[in-house]
Amino acid sequence: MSGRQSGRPTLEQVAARAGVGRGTVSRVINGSPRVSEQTRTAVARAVAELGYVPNQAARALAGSRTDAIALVIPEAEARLFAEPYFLDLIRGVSAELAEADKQLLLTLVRSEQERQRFEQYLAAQRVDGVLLASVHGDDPLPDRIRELGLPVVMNGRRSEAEPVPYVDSDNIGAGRAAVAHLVGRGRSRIATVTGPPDMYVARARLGGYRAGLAEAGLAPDEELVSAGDFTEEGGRRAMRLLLDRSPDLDAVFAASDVMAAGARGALREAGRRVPEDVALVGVDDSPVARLMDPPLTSVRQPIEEMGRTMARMLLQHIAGGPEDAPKRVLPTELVVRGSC
Amino acid sequence: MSGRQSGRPTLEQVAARAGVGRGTVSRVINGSPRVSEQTRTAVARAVAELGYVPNQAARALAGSRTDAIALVIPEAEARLFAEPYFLDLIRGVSAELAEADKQLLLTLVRSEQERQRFEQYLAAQRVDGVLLASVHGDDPLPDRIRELGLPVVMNGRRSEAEPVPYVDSDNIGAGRAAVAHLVGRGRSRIATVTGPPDMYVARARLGGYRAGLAEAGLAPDEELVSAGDFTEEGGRRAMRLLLDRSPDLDAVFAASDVMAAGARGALREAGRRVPEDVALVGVDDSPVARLMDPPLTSVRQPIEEMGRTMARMLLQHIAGGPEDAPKRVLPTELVVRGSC
DNA sequence: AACGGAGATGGGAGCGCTCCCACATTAGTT
DNA sequence: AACTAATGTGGGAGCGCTCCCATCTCCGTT
Repeated sequence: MSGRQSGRPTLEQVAARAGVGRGTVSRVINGSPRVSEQTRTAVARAVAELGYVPNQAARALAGSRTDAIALVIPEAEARLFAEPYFLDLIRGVSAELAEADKQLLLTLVRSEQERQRFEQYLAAQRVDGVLLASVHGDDPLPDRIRELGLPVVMNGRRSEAEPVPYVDSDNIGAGRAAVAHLVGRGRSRIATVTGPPDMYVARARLGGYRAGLAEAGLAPDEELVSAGDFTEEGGRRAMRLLLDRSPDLDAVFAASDVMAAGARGALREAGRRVPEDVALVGVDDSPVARLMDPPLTSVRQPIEEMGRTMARMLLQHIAGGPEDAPKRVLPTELVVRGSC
Repeated sequence: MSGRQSGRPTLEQVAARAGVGRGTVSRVINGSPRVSEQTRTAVARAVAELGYVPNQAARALAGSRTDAIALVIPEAEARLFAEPYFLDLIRGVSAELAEADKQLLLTLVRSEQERQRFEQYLAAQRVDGVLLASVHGDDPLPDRIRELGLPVVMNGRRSEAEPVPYVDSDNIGAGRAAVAHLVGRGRSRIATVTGPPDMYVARARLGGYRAGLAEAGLAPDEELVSAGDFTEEGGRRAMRLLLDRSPDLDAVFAASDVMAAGARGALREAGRRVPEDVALVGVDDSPVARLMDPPLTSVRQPIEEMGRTMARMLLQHIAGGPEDAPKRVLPTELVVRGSC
């Protein structure tokens, strides 16, 4: 059996075969309730016999919806973040979209020029909505998309008071949990390597760290805070600085596993043992954490779940649903390993 | 009743504004040469003034091409492979597609059911071509897609004699380079941890290992070959077996970094030092390699470049171009670090 | 001066759907 | 028995483009 490739069946042909009108077939295809059971089965059989699949372009043109969603990832970030982050996110989004029979359009944006091209795509009405990953504090894209009248959901937020719908993880809780754990292990000179202060996620984790100290009755000490940039090298530098300023520190909360790896290198250079001399906690629970020596205690984010949630929120919004909450913060979880 | 695009301008409106016919505007938009310079600028101005962007659905329907490409990744593999692999691949594909102004449709396939659904999408003529990542030896998808009349390019191949166009890295060369390097360091009892024998990539790397031994005048010894499954735990088990069978081995070529990490663990358990007692080489040059202690010597694959090449080949094929070579094998490169 | 042809241009004819209105039927009501 | 809902159903009217053919110019030729 060879497929008549040029002759893909059309709605019209299905209708003829089933002995009904075009409208009726359309109703069956789209699951309208206003069709008799008998007709429905007749049409279903014709569809099966002809191997009919609705033409997406025609559908989009006539119905003005594409059944596709764009996921935008800034290329610069893709390199920065713990690598598996985006794959996990994609996995979650993809799973949720597949269930809803939607397509995923992935866009890596690597330059201003490409950002503009992307806006053109949006204007060309290729997608029904947009998912935005790791948006910067000054990124105009979310607002631009809204101006185009397209639904958006972001991963993370640009500031405390983010107007655009988002899904974030509990970064404050992450910092608090890390500090609480270190305190529980008897540490009291707890330092932190933060992310770049212009990123909300970095500020939030730092805020959690401070809250954790306060809850434990420990006095905050700005000497124990040093900024990295979410890279390994940045973590190393920040750690050197901390050791220099506060040789008596006995624990470090690094705002990412990758920075923790850098910090671990600096500690080794300085002859400090982990965890005997200095306990270490990271964030992300990435594969890197498991492979470190000793394995790194880390705060896990539910990345895949964030992806799913984002997709779900967006689809709900598109469907004009109740949009029960434009903002969602998912819990994080401490994974204890040998580093403290 | 969501985002009603109020008045997106149409071709017709642009034509009216420029004082020309529909056909002429279409010609300008599509860069046809049969338009006078004067008319061209007039139309270009009208387009700019109205902020016109062609409607993609209408284009696809009328012109029967979508300007979109699907990239298919089997979900099971996504977890298995060194994590950054697929992100790098996506990056390459995305970069190339962006240059050609094509869209990337990403599909993670996680079940038989989803595979079938994907075939439906293809039949719905949503894409102009398909890119297939990490195809199994018995995967029917490549042939099914060809039956649908869609161009395909795969990443890797299912066997030595792969009929479908593909881009692969030089896995045989990878094995040879690793062995040659180890021999150059004075090792002579060189073992290998392979991938699952039913995967071509595993067999190719093993073949390269054997070729490398032969070129160095070393006798092959089946006791020195043990199969893993590309997981860390698999690497650990295979290494234990090797140590058990051949305690005198002085080097190991692991067919992936992740397995090398497992092997490293087994070596540590057995009290063997790396590189003093046993030298270690992996494949992938993943971040894991850099973070290991000591850092792992590894054979780098040009993953992003593979992605670009795949996309380029596919686009060429779609354009009906000269399709200069349906198969492409890109070179690998040894990255020397402390593990040997 | 008449003619052929190349280059530009306009616009009809779809592409395969969804929307929606008109038109049956059939059932329910007085 | 006449009348009003529901409930199903058919098919016209587009959606915004690309294709392609008929036209119209404007030359160079004979």
